[in-house]
This record gives sequence, structure tokens and C-alpha cells, in this order.
Amino acid sequence: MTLTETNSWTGIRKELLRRIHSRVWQPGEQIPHEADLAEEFGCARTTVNRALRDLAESGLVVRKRRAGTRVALNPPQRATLTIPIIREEVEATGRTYRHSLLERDFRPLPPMLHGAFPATLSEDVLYLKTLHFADNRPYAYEERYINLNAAPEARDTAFDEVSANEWLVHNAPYSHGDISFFAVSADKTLSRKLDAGSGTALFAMERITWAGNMPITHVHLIFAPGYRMRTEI
Amino acid sequence: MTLTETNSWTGIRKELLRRIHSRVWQPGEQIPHEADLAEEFGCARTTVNRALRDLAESGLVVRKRRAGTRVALNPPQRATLTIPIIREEVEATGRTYRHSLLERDFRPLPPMLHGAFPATLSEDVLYLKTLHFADNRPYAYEERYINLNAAPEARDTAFDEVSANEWLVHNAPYSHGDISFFAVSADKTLSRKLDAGSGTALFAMERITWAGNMPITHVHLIFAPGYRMRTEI
DNA sequence: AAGTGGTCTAGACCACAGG
DNA sequence: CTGTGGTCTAGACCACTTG
Repeated sequence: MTLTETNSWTGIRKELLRRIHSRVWQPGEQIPHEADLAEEFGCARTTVNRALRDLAESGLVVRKRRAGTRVALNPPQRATLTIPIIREEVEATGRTYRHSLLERDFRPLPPMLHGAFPATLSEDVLYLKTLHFADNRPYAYEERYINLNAAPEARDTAFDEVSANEWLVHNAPYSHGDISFFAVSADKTLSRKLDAGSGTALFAMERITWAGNMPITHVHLIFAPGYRMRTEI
Repeated sequence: MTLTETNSWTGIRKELLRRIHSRVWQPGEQIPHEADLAEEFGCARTTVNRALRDLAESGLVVRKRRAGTRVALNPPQRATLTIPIIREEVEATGRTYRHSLLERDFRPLPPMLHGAFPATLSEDVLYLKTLHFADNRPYAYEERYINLNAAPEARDTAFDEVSANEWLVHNAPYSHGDISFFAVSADKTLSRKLDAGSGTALFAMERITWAGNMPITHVHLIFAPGYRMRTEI
């Protein structure tokens, strides 16, 4: 009989975590079902359910109807990244944000993106090239394509005051998207814009967002040397 | 009167999402409280709560007691990264995994990590250097320090069969950790090990995990050229 | 077919923070 | 102090999936 402090779902989660970490319940092993745990803890099944659901979300246990709940064999490290608007990211470190619009024009969708923007093959898209600064030092270089069908008002927006980044968040909310992270070598342009030695390794992110099945925007962001994306698990 | 299909919490979430995306509820605006929504949807408050809690977790709304629920002004992009064991990551793409232990010795903690491993300054740590392969091509290069106080059995483990990566997941579960991602340039060693041209930009990850306040391991992973870390939002 | 998790309800009390 | 979200309960029915 283990005396947990309370019958709160967090208290129960804590005790379940203890049993998993201390190997009372081995990896792969099936744990008692909700009803039994509820009885043991003297609480409603709903409360146990809440605790187990939380553990399942973080990947520590695997739940299946009829098959019960098992301790995960290879608990994946699941990390939640918060990708803020660049301005907020910069200002959060106490620095001053500024951005400069380097290029803005309408052009056919580059072939590279035909796969990503299937619906707008024949339409021009808005192309933006932006440099973001923190305390007047280059912070990130951005290339962006905006689908004007998804955000018609973008056609008449200058993007010199409010960055496209921020404007889109407020004016063309997305329902889902893909993000990927990778490394690129600074070519001549990047090297000049980001004040990086030629060939320097730079952290980069590519992101496509959609509203339903309509693509909104494709962004390629390349960060100045030394950038790190951090998170806790 | 909007007719949503069901009274399921996902159905309610869908309708709430629609109202947010369609600007029925403007960013920053306060939305009706749970009791009113429950009445409107003809369901229990608990069900509305579940839907709103989910939206709050994804950052779309901000909830405060007494102050009510508001549509987030700058909804951050919150992405959940799943960082699997390398073997599983490789095998998930249909390739064959293999790893090779390049170095294994005991040494004092390098000064660089004194900040991270405060408790073990005077103790030797286990140092491992590993190369991971996918279909016999280099996949990632790993340097790892293991705190022997946190995982004493590691002292007598060879790590030639099971990788340290995998062994630790099963033998030294962590409670929390820090991860960061960045780009590095291939130096001579990396270039040789990872079959990359010298100076190639490589994607890298640094991770420290803890069990309570005891550090377990510090890993530095550098991936072969072309690696991308992907996720959906 | 039956066992297990998934969800919903109606009601209650609590905790926190704004006025 | 009061209104709002946060949580808990006891019970019920449903949905999935495995044996």
C-alpha cells in the first residue's frame, strides 16, 4: 500500500512515474487496468484515466483498447518546440528587433516548390526576401513565398513595417504545416547578409503552412552563426 | 445556431477552431465562458473544458481563472519533435542499422561540461565515441559522457552490441533534460568519419538528461550531410 | 464475445486572480 | 469577494481489438 499525497491526477501521475522509473513495472510490461488503479488509489476511474492519458501523450506508456496499458519499450524523447515570431524571440533576450525588406516581387512559383504548392501552379506568388536583426546585428535571413489565393490582402501589403512573419500569423491563420530543420553552408550571399565567414555552417529551417488544403506560405529561414534552438524534455 | 455534427469534444474543438480561423472570434478577444458554450452545444461543461484545454495546450487560446479564455494574440508555432532511438529512426526508413564503437575509456570530466555535471566534478566519467550507420553508410557521429554515479552498471557494459543510446533508455530512465540543435562545420575528423567533404555544414544536437538532480549523460550527435529533422504542426 | 480504454454527463467543490 | 477555469466523482454507454 503506497501512500500518495493526494488523489489529484498529478499526484497519481507522479506515483505511476515512480513505479515506471523504479522498475516496479518493467518496460513492455502490462500495468493494472484503470478500474484496479482507481480502486487502489481510492479515486474515480476518470482521474486515473487523466493521469494515464498524460503519460501516453508523453510517450511513456502505450495504451490500446482491450489490450490494456503497457510501459513503452523504447520511450521516444518527445520534445515540444515553441517557435515564436522572430521579433518576440529576439525581444525575449532583451535585444532590439528590426527587419529590413530586401526584395518584394511577384513571380511564378519556382519549380522546386511545385510539389508543395500544387493548387497554384499557374498563379504568380508573392516573393519576399527579408533580413532580421537583433541589436543591429544580422539574426536571420528569410526567403518566403506567399500564395495570394490564400492571402489576397498580401498583394497590397508592403511588409516593411510589420514583417510577413507576423502579418501572416494575424491575417492568414494556418491549420497545419510541415517544418524541417537542417544545416546549410554559407554561400556568398548568405555570408554577406549574415556577416558570416564564407562556408560557415548555418542552422536553417524550412516551413510550409496550410489552411485546410490550400497552401499559405513557404519560408526558408537561415540563422546567423552561433544560433541554437533549445528546448526541454 | 451552428449545427455541429456531434457533441464529442473533438467536434466541439473543430467548431471552436472554425470560429477562431474565420475571425468570428478575433485574436485577443475573450470568448464565451465554458458554461455558456456548454449550453450552446447542448453538452456538459466538462466536454467544452476538454476541447478548450486542448486548444490551450496547442497555444491557440490563453486561459486564466477568473479572467476567462482569450484567443491568443500571437499563437506560437508549437511543434512536437519525436526524437527516437537512432536504430529505430534508421529502421523506420527501411534501412539496416549498425553501429561501431570507436572509443571507450574513463576520464575526468572535460572542463567544458563542468557546468552541466556539477555533482561529479571529482569522479571519472565514461566516455564513448560511436559511429552510427544506415545501410553501411555513416549516419551520425556520437560523443557521449556517462555519469557513473547515475548508471553504475555502465562501467561493465561494453556497448558494442547494444548502443549506449539504447542501453541508457532501458537502464537509466531520465526525468528531464535539455536539448539543443545547431549547425557545425565538418572538421577533419568529422569529414572522415561521416564521409563528408571538409567544411560541409552538418546538423547537430546536444542533449543532457537528468534523473532528478543527478546528471545522467551528455551526448553530442552530429549527423551526416543531408540530414533533416522533420515534424508537423 | 468480452475486456479494456475513450468519452460523456450532471453535479459538486476548489483555487486562483480580477475588480 | 466573486466569477472563472480546474478538477473530482459516480455512473453510464460506446468503440475498438484481441482472443
